[in-house]
Amino acid sequence: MARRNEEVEALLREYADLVAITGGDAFKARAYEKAARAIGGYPADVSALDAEGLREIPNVGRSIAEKVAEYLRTGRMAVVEERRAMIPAGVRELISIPALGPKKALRLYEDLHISSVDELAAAIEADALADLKGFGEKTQENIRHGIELLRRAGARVPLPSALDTAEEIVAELSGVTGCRRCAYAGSLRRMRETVGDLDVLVAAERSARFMEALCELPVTAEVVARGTKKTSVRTGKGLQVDLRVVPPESWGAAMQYFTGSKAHNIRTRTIAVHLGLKLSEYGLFDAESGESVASRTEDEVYARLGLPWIPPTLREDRGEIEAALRGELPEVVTERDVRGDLHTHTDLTDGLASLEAMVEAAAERGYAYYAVTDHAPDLYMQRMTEEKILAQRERVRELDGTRRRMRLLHGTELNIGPEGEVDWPAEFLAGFDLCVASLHSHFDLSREAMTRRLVRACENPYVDVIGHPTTRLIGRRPGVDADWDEVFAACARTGTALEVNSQPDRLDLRDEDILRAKAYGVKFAVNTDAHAVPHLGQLRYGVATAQRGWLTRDDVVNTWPLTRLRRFLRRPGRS
DNA sequence: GCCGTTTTCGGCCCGACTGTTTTCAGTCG
Repeated sequence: MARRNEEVEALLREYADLVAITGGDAFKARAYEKAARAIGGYPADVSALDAEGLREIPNVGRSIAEKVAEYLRTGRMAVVEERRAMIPAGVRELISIPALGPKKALRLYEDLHISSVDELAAAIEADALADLKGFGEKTQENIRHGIELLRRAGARVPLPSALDTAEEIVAELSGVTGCRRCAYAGSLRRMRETVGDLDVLVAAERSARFMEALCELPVTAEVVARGTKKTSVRTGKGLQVDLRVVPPESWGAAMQYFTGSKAHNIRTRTIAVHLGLKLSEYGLFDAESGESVASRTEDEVYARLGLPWIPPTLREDRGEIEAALRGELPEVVTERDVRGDLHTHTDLTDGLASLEAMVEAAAERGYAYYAVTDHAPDLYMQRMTEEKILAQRERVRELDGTRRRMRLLHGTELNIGPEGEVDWPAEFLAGFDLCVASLHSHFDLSREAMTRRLVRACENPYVDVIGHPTTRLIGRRPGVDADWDEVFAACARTGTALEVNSQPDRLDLRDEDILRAKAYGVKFAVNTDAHAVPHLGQLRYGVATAQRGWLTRDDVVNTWPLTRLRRFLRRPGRS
C-alpha cells in the first residue's frame, strides 16, 4: 500500500518544478526537491508526524514542515495551488521531455502559448519554433526525439505505481461481503517493467456489489463501462482498471486466462485443442461433451494440459512451454533466496540515510551479508576522498556482525571512464571487499568504443560487478550502444557479474538481455542500489526481472552463502 | 528554502556537454 510519504514527495516535486518554471530562485526549487527526496526515502510514515516531527527529517525545515503538515491536515497545500493557477499542468508535462528543461518550457509557453506535449509536437511539425531564440535545428530535433521516447513509454505506467493501485483495489474488494478470492492478474502479475492497464479478478457468487465498490473507490475518477461480468474504470492518473467477477469454481482458469500473456495463452489453448479440450476463462472443458475437466486452480489447469504450474513471470512464450514439456522449467530465484544486497549507498555520498540506519534496516530484512558501496571520487559531485572512504571502512568493520550477526562487506561504486579506467589505482582497490563499476557519463560513445570500455572494466581484476550495465532509464533514456554479446562473453571469461538493478525506473539489465547473457554463462547480482531505507524493499522488482530472465539461485551470486560469494569476489594477491 | 566543528548569512554537488546566444545558457548526472 502506498504511504502518504510518496504523495507528499510527488506534491513537493511538483512545487519544485513549478518554482523552476516560473523562474523562482533555483536554490529554492532545489530545496523542495531535496525535501521531496528525503520524505520519499524516510522510513517512517509522515502522516503520523506533526510539523515538529517533520522537521526531524533532514532537509525539511520550518517552512516545508508547515506546508506538509497543512497538506496532511487539509489535503491541500495553498502555495502549490497558487502556482498551479499560474501555469497550466501541461507546461510541467513539457519538462518531462528529455532535453527540455524549465527555461525552455517557460519560453514555449510565454512566446507560443504551448501548454502540452501534443501542442509542442504539432508546433514542431508546423515549423512554428523556427524564430524562437534558443530553438535551433538540433534542439528541435532533440525535442522531437524526446517526445518520441516519452510517447513510447507514455501510455504505460511504471511498475510500482501500478502495483500500489492494484494492491489498494484488491484490499478494498477483498473486504466486500461475498468475496471468495481477489487478486490482480495481467502484465502486472507477470511483473512487466511497465503496465498498460490493471486486470483485477474476484471470485464470488454475485457480482453487483463488487462492480459498485469499484466504481465508488477513491482512486476511481471515471467509469468507462459497467456490466455484470466486467466493469472498467479509469483512475485519476489515467490508468484503466478492468474488474472481472467469475464464479468461484472458475478461479484458476480465470487467473490463467487473464494473466496471459496473449502469446502464452495461445500456446496453452493450442495444447488444449490437441488434447480434445477447450480452454477459456471459465475452465478447461471437454470439446465434445462440454464437461468441465479443470478450473478451480491454475495448478489443476496446467496439470490437465500436461504441464507443471508455470510462474507468471515466465509466461511470455519465450520457450517456457517447451521447457515445461521437457520437465526443464528453471526453478527461478525468489526474494527469499537473496541473502544480501551488494550495491547500496549511505549519506557519505548521495544516500539519505546513515551507515548505521542502512545496516540496521538490512539486518531487519534478515540478510546474512550486506555491502556498502558509496560512490568513488570520479563522480565529482560526490566529493569522495580516500580519507572519507577509509574512515567509513573502519566504521563498517566495527559494525560487522553486530546486527543480527549480519556480515558487512566494504565496497565502492566505481565510475567506468571513457577508456574503461576506474577511479583508484590497483593497490587502493585491493583494500575493498568488492567493487561495483558503473557508467555515469559519456553515454554516446561509438559502439566500438563503448564495447571496448565495458570489456576493459570487466578485465580489471578488482571489478566484481558491472552496475546498471546499460544505464537506461525506462521511458526517458535508451541504454548505451555496445556489442553486448562481446561484453557478455567478457563477463563470463573474467568472472565479472552483471547487475540486475532493482530501481523500478532502471531494471537494468532487463529481462531479454539477462536471457542472452545467461547463455554465455554470466553470473548476476540482484541489487537495489538503495539510496534510502525504503529502497531496500525495491528488491522485489529486481527479483521479478531476474525471474523474467530465467535466473536460478545458481545464477545469482548474492543468493550464495558468504564463503562461496567470497571465492567469487576473488582479490588478486589474496588467497 | 535549508543549513552550520569556519557561518544565523551566504553559501548551496560542480563539472561536462551541447547547441548556438561568438562568450554563454540550459540541461544533465
